[in-house]
Amino acid sequence: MNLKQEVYSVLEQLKDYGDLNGLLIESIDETKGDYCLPCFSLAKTLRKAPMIIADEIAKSLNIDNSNIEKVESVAGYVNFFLNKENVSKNVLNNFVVPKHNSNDKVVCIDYCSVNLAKYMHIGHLKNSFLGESLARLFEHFGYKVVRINYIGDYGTPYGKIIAGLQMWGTDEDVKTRGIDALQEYYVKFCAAEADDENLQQLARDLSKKIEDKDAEIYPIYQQIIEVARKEAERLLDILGIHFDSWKGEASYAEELNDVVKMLDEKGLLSISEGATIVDLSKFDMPPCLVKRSDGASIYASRDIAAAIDRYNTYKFDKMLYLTAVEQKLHFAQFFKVLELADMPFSSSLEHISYGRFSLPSGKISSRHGKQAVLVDLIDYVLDKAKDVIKNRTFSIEKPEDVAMKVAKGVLSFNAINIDRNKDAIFDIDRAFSFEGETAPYMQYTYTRIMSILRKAQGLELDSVEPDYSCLNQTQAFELIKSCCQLDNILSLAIDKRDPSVVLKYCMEMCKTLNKYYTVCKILDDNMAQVKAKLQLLTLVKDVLSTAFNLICIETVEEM
RNA sequence: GUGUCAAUAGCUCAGCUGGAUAGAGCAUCGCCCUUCUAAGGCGAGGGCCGGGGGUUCGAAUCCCUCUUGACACACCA
Repeated sequence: MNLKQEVYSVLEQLKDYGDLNGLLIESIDETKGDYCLPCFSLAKTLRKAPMIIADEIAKSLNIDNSNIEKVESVAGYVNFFLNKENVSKNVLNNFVVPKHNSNDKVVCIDYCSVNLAKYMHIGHLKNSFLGESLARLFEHFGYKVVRINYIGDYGTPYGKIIAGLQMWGTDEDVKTRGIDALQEYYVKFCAAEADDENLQQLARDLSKKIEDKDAEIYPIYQQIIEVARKEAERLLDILGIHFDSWKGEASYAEELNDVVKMLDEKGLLSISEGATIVDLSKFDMPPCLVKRSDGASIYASRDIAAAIDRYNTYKFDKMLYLTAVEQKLHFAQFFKVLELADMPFSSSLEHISYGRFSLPSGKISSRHGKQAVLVDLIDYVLDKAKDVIKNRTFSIEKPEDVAMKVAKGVLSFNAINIDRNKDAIFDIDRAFSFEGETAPYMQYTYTRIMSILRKAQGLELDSVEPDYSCLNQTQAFELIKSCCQLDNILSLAIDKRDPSVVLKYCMEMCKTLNKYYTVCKILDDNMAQVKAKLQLLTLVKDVLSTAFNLICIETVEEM
């Protein structure tokens, strides 16, 4: 039920005021009604004072809609008051959480982009949850979503790891310590090569051997990739994120010549400073490099190859790339190149960028040194959740389960929480707090609903006629209105490509609920009212569980 | 230097497709568990919404300009 539309429907009878559509806004507080129409912009065309216009509108309106109780004119505003009881009754009997039918459109989302040569870190946390949440939002609206983890499995880092492995490591060590062993070789080698040209050359030679699929080196590379990928999959599995494709950069190595050839045939290429480029000066952009001066490939050509491949494979209607903001120009460039090459899908490509996390210096201690490594973040927050649960005053059936769900919620919350575009400070103490506006707060609110619903199970309410008048109470009606907003909020989130919209919506609802409990007892002696209140809680529960899921926060029955 | 994004309470952030008195959480101080989960609720203090212009009946919100910061600007991705 669209409540704003109800008010519009009443306004439609006004013919002399022009199009009032779009002027209607939500009232600032309940004393000013639920919606209001500011009349100031009408003053000029009507040559009348806003107050007079508001008076006239309020008087002339014939309210023939049972959802609207009254209309008032105050200081140039026409305030509309909903009939709370009727609206509550309508909403609770008719509103269902919307499920959209399949729309036969395919959206590819390229996110996470784990670099297998490095530990996953705080940046991946943001990327992965933002991407996953967007994926779920698109699915909610009926799209077929293809989740793509375009892994970094190409380039000199692997030469360095192999060099390190050969110098200091053993196969046995890799087998037992896995990713930790590989990272150790990498870090140690990077330090060693800093002022050693021989070692730098060694790393280059080894990467070349990987590219040439050298009989001795290539299997080692494959083994390294296997180990690193398993670890990435393990961590993403913990977070509840699963990909349809793990096709990485390396898999496009052979198609690069075709890409360059295609661009050449379209007459787009030129040579500059020895490198092969597409000149984009007409579009106020620096040139897009498709081949280095030494003839080697570069990321732009790999991205072009990948885009073409994905279109051929999935016939996508949209292809979204999620990366940190510093790659903005790169995406603008290769999108433009694909447009100039007349690729039919070029206008379906979209880069979604996000601001970076910065760390308060020295705050994050880690067994991996001074970076916010994902494994450590997961361990840390999980331990903390277990600790809090241990100290609860009542017993919880599956404490491990709950701790895990709380931990995941905290991680997702921190990834999605802040406006996508903003740089944000990741302070572990603040981020992993379980009090105030946090994911545990939201989950806690949900458990309180469940607790009440469980308690209400024994009540005989089947023959009871619900009394909706008790929902006139401020917070109760606020909840009714919020539930109606769900689809608008989800649409806004998907339009802005920003799940934080959903998160804020959930938070507001949770705050209202927590207030509601303290001012109004749900299970009292008036069964007619209890029935109405339980209907409200059930609806809120459904709305929250839908919205939570879309922002990767799991619901819990008790905590 | 050019471009992009940002600047709101002590801290971290909402609000930004213009509307009635600028919000929240944290921190500080003071209350509330014999009452459906205190991971909760209530209250207090705390603001030239970076500066300056402009548009408008009305600007934190739109435009211009300056300052500060982050990022990008050819062989890393």
